[in-house]
Amino acid sequence: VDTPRTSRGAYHHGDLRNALLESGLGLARKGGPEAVVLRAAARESGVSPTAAYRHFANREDLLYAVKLEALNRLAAAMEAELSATAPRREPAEEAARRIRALGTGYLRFALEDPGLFRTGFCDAPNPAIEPARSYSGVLDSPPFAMLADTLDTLVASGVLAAEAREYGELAAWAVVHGLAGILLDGVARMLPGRELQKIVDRSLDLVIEGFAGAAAERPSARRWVRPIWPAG
Amino acid sequence: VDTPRTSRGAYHHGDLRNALLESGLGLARKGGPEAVVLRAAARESGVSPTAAYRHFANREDLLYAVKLEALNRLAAAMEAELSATAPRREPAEEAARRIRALGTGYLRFALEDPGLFRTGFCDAPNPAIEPARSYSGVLDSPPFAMLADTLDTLVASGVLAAEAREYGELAAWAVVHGLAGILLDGVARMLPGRELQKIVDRSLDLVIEGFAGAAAERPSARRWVRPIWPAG
DNA sequence: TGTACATCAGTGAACGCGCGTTCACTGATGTAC
DNA sequence: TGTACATCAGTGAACGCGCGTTCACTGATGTAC
Repeated sequence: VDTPRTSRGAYHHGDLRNALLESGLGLARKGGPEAVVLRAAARESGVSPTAAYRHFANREDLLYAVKLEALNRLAAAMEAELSATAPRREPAEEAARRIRALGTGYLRFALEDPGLFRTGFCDAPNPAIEPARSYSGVLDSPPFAMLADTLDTLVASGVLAAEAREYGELAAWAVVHGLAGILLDGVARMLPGRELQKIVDRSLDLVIEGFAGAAAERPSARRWVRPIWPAG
Repeated sequence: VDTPRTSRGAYHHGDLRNALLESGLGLARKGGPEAVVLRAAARESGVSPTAAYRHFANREDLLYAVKLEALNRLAAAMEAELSATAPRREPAEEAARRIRALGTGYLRFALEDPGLFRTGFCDAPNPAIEPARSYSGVLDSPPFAMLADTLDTLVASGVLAAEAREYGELAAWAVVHGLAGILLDGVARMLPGRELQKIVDRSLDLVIEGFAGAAAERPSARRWVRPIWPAG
């Protein structure tokens, strides 16, 4: 982002909103969502704290903007992973490759930029929407949309059974999201890369295996355990 | 926890450490890990801020204690779920039931007590251990041990293939941990219980299916995607 | 059984910190005429 | 082309907040003799 600051004199920054956002991203990278605070963002942008209020209503407003950008970058990382390897000719293989690539991109991003990743899933509500309807961007975030699109494609090409499709993106997401949380919560510091890769591989196998097996009819174990939300 | 405060006069509390811990749990319940602060815990225990330092070295020390207790309660919830339904005679069915019950207990706890759940997985390092070795209690926490024990039993009784066992507890944990995160991040507020139960059921199917399918030999999709930690 | 005294577990005031946010303001910019 | 003026985008000082933490202290407790 270029800042025409010098050319415009010191008083009018020229692109302060962007500068604050960029500073906010830096803060998130270093310290996660808690670290995204107005005063520090203003300081790093070389501006008085008050100036920030010309561009963001309050601290939460800035945090939300940073969060959205974090989710966009996460989606970009997934996209990049998808095009980093060649497609497979065989549709079932391509299905496996895509799911794997998306998961890998997700995890790579989380591990490379934990602070930004955590900020993408922080609680900052959309200030433009009444709180009750603001669902923090998970269900309508770009990464989620990518996963859903991929599964749709797989169903359309006949690789994925329709029964396996339902809620599949949530289940698959849960695996990589949970794995990211676990790895970041210290496991990644404790184990060597060789082991970590095995854990990732194993977990992604679980997703693919889970999709492949969904068509099979088995005695449902669901009835043997109490539901969290009882029917009716 | 009984507090012999009145019987001992106001000056000496008698069980302040416990009272502070209890207050800390209440704070965590209401506001998550950020809300666990010394001054508030002292206030709620009816004591001056300074008094807390007789029992905890600093704020982080208290937070860590609350975190441990949170993980213990999570484990208790899983245990409760396991004994809430009758065991199945058929070993494979019992395997499915156990995995399902543990996951359900995990999720039920997370949904009923989000603040405490989040505190159980917050960053507070064990103050008694040098930071680099402190892995935040995931790998050696009671819930993790329960899952590992269950899988060991299943392998011993021949239901679970040894290949499926390796890292299985991490993969399975990832599913429910990630699902908890997603649900708490707004999805649980957005969807009706009927849908939520389907999502949970589907995700737990994925785990069981993933274990069942692990023994099958398939062309490994692993090579079609870049590893996060390259071999060598 | 009584008493001197160490120790334990609290008090209360104070410090510095960084934050969010508001106030009255001012310098720069652009536009109507 | 020049100028008055509205508007825009900043400044700087100040407020109140709650926190972590330290200091010198004091009231209660228990123990040695």
